[in-house]
Amino acid sequence: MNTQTFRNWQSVQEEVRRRIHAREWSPGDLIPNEADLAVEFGCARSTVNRALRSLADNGVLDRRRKAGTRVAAEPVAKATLNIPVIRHEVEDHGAKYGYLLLERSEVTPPVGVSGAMNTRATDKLLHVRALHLADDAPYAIEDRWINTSVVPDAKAERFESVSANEWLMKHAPYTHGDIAFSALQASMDDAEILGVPENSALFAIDRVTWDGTSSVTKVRLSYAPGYQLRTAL
Amino acid sequence: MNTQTFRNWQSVQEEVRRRIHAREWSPGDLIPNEADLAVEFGCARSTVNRALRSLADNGVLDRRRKAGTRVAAEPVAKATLNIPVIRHEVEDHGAKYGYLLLERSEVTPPVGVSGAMNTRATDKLLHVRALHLADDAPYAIEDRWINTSVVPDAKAERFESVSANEWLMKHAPYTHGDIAFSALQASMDDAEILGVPENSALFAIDRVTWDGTSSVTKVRLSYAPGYQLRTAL
DNA sequence: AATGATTTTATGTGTGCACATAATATTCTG
DNA sequence: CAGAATATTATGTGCACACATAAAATCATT
Repeated sequence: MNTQTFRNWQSVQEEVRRRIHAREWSPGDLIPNEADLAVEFGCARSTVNRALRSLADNGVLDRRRKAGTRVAAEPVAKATLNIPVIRHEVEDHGAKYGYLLLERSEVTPPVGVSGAMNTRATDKLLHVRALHLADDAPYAIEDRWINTSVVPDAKAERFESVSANEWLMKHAPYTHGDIAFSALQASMDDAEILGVPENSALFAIDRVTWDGTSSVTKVRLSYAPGYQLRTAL
Repeated sequence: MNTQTFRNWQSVQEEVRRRIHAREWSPGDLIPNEADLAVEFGCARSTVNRALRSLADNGVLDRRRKAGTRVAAEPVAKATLNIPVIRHEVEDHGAKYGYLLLERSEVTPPVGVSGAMNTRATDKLLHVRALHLADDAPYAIEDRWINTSVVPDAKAERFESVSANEWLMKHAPYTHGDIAFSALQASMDDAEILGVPENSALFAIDRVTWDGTSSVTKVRLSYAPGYQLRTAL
């Protein structure tokens, strides 16, 4: 085993990956500590630290102070999804983007919505429904509730030419959110809008965003059949 | 604006986030360079670098050498999903995990499969279908193809008590993969196995993993209705 | 004015060192 | 011997410095 030197953190990372892949270090195994690896690799401990920290971020290693670093027993597959603005998603596919406002109203929402958004059941919210199109074909339905007490400017926006999807990105900062992916059957209404048979399987994304403790908006995007969300692992 | 000092990179990151959130730095804006920020924050440049690099990783900032650092014009929502082993997913929900092998055979796959896995159309692959259960109720159907020329040991495994899902994690290292999420309608067969009406909307995960240039396995997981994949943003 | 060479500049990274922190291991004490 | 106090140890982080690298800006040349 020649003791070649590794000059940068990427090459150290590569070498560690190689050893794990070659089962020189098996899942669950404790690997040498940073100082020892630094000596072996002929580089500074900080360089090893950078490489190992990055691998830990990717779920390849488990690290704990004092306990040491071990190969993740279960390399939980981590997939990082980019959820783009729909217009860009469509345009990136080389299609012409279209937008159609279906409904805009200020109403008291169903309890499911006020519950998820943690607003008072009697509070009115802005409800916006719209259709996104790709090359004039229905692409996705956006069904959105906006908390106007957090985003008062939304009351003045008609959402006739700009989708709430994009408008909110510019006007409503948020601190965190949660997102869920699921499959659901097209309601009669959805089916008609998308021009598909009732009960077609639709891919749906539900998202709620928050600014501190106040919900900003809740949206469900229901995609026309055939949609796939893909990424590398 | 009092010039308080920020001692660690997390607090620097927080401050930068705060400024972006408060629109002191708007999307698209160029922010001061690392050296200037280091002076302003009263810390070393490396500390600022650490904070900004981390924010860039999270898609909050765009950085380019010489060009400088700017607030991401479009904070593409990045969702990191953990795709766990199904058994753990079930057990984490507090349910009893069950497993049932449906089929195991060595056959020449449909061209769609050999195409996706980049194997010769005439090559036989190991085909394994199984049902995962939660509290004795159908949870997900696993339909898998295994490249036995890459994982020869799989030929000796019956997959009667251990799912391919778990067995492969231990025995088949991979270098990369791709994954796609979609909604699909339950086939007659799927519907029967899951005990749901035909054409029910099923959430599906398709994954192909590779070891270098050879495909290791291709799997489709079709989840019983009601399944949601969720994460924070 | 177009083209190519050169300088400048902001980020990227490596090193050596110090100390902080968390978690384990060991010793002390009743 | 149980439980508390203490030492040890591996990772986590900060700092000052240096040099590398990419890309923009400028300058020189035709």
